[in-house]
Amino acid sequence: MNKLSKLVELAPDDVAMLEAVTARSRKYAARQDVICEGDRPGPVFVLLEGWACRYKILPSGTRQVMAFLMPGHSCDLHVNILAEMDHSIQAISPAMIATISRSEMQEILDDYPNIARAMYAAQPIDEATMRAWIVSMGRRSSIERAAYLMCELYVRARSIGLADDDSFAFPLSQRILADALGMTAVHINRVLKELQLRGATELNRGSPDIIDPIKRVQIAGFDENYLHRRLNNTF
Amino acid sequence: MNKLSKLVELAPDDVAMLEAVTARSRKYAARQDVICEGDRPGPVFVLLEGWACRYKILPSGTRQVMAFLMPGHSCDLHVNILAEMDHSIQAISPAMIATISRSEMQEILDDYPNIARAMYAAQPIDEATMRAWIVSMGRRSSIERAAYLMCELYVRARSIGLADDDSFAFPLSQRILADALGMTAVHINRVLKELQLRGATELNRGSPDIIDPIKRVQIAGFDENYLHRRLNNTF
DNA sequence: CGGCAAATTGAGGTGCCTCAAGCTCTGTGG
DNA sequence: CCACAGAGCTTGAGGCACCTCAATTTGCCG
Repeated sequence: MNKLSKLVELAPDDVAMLEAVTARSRKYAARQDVICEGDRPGPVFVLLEGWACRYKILPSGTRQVMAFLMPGHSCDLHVNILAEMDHSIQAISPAMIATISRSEMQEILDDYPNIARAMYAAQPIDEATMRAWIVSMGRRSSIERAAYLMCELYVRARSIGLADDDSFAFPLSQRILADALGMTAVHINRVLKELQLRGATELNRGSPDIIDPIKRVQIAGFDENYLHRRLNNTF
Repeated sequence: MNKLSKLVELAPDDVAMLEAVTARSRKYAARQDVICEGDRPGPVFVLLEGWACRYKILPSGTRQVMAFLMPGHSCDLHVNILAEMDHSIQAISPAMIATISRSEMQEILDDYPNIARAMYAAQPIDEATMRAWIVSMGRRSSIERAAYLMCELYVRARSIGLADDDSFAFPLSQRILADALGMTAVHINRVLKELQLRGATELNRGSPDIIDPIKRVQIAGFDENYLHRRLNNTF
């Protein structure tokens, strides 16, 4: 949370407030739903630890993941306007999540303009990420798409201190990668093998995985401007 | 604009303000760029008439459309946080677009809370649309995707009074449909033929086209909850 | 050690793409 | 009013990327 809020200068009492709110938090197991499609949106969630994802299951039974959430992300700041959730949110790894009631959140936004600004500042970034995701889904091959997603995740992980220069803990199963990239578990497997062959990534199965420097993965087509802009924390 | 702002009750002086700002506007030809990728974001744009789209061209030369904008939409309320545009915006049909300088916009948002609220209220809807778009791209067949997009556009057109109960002016060429749906112009053509065969849509080429009632297109897989919620203007 | 989820691997099919023509409008200038 | 150009739409044939089905292996956990 503090990490994300580097978007804006925070005063000491802003930080104090954040820490206070954040103290009340709950643990979620990997693969546990935080909120389900159809639920009436309740409080605002803030991810403190672990990864989560937004996903939707179609009538056909297939699943599509539309976003990965990392520590510092808050969910549905204002989704309350919609009558009910049009998708679900699920913890990927064991996660710690703070809960803030809607009224409380409103007070915070009113009384702490810095925090409000930071939260609104986070939004266009999420939107840009979604637009990039759409571009990937529409116009990139499966291998490019996979490499691109890894770059995206690497950059984000790094911006909140979860990644070194040349590797980072990658908690995504092939299954969830496939659901995020719009392909089959079978196929993502072959794609990963190919990426490994080309020396772009190095994944170790099962347990948390390692990915090589972005430079290599770039080969597979990450928008460098976008990347640099974000690594230089214009972000 | 007034149309979109049915999200929130507007007082008479809100409306007056909108009309004043809106008076200064400029005409764009079909296919003309409003702002290009790489540009430094300037003023805020508000679409008054006609359709526009956000798109991005990849190194490979293919294009992906990621959003359609309809009258009432404002572009990049706060993209200014990003250093430069990561995509372009282009008029699809001849369009009328108002321009509001960033400082002016800030004043409006500060002084007219109703308007500010309406603008922020519009955002989660756009986000939901993008999420739905991602789901389509990832997990729907080309024919479902096409039908889904048409439903989406129909609902939106209708919500701003641009569509009847059973038809609406559809200004999208097959080319742009293909770019939006992540497929080939050749293939969208065959898909449209198939939709026609199945009685789901009826398109007349070239000039503005007609689409049959959603009920039929639903056959191809539109989320009914989502639909109803929006038709019953929970939207 | 047994049970389960995830990862792998193979074989066969298909949806969508590519390439390549030909067609149909609309607009423009002679 | 006609010819011509250009953009968009159609149609066909062949190929590849990714899917489906199905089985096996691997690693994790109680």
